[in-house]
Amino acid sequence: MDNLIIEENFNGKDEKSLLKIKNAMPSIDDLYDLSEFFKVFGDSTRINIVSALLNSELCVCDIAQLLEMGQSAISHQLRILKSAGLVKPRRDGKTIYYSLDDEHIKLIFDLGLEHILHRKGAPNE
Amino acid sequence: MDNLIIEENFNGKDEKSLLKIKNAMPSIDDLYDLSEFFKVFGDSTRINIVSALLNSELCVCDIAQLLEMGQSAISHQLRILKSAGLVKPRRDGKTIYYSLDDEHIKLIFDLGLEHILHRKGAPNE
DNA sequence: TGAACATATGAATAACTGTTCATATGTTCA
DNA sequence: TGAACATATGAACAGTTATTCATATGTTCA
Repeated sequence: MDNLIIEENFNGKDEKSLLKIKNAMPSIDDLYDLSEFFKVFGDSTRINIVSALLNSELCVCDIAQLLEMGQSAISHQLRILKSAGLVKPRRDGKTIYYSLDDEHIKLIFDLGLEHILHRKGAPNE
Repeated sequence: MDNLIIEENFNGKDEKSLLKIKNAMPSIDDLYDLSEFFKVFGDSTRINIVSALLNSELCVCDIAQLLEMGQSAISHQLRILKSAGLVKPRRDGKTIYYSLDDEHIKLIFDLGLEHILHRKGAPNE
């Protein structure tokens, strides 16, 4: 079809085998969304926020005080977490409390933590 | 101790409660490592590579052909994946085959995929 | 040994991202 | 209503990152 950037293979698998693998993969769009989803976890501030919210809802100023960061920075990050579907807000008067939005979140967090702690015990390189 | 950037709380939880929450959280270092770990998943190219390797090992040029990207770009990303402990290389003559390094990886990948597919079915905003 | 191939790597660049600052929005209560 | 508080938001800046290009390293085989 198109041989624009595609580099030819002399060794490695033949084109038919590669096509088979490609067809078994999730769609380009889903993989993109997946990377965007993980990207949200891939920031120190945001993972701290998620960690803080694992056991209790918290308001913005509590999170800011907990992480010793400015209110604005936390608010910006909460917006990203919210639009990614990781947290949801609940208004109570002036205060807005945030909590985790999905039970998947804790599972993924714990699995990742388990991985890095396991790796820390026996580092590879 | 230090009241440099810390913003005072009038509403929200008292300092003792916040300290309790803080003590229940993983260490700063572990959370940083965790965010760095997730950051590796948070790139479209790398998540594509991981996805391609879920069922079979592949050499660099196979991956490049599969993703229709340059060999150099793939190689750079494989280095990141390798030093994060996600993939490991196996040399066979000129060719170097990469495969997933840890059974956690597939679990985390699948859990994330499940999340975004579930979310896609019933989007929140 | 040297040609051909597979992969790795360093430098450069363009695009992206997180924090800060200033300020706006929204709520409560006297 | 207006002061005080809680949160959100836009612009700007600094730091980071992914890709490309050129080239180096390492392997095979004639």
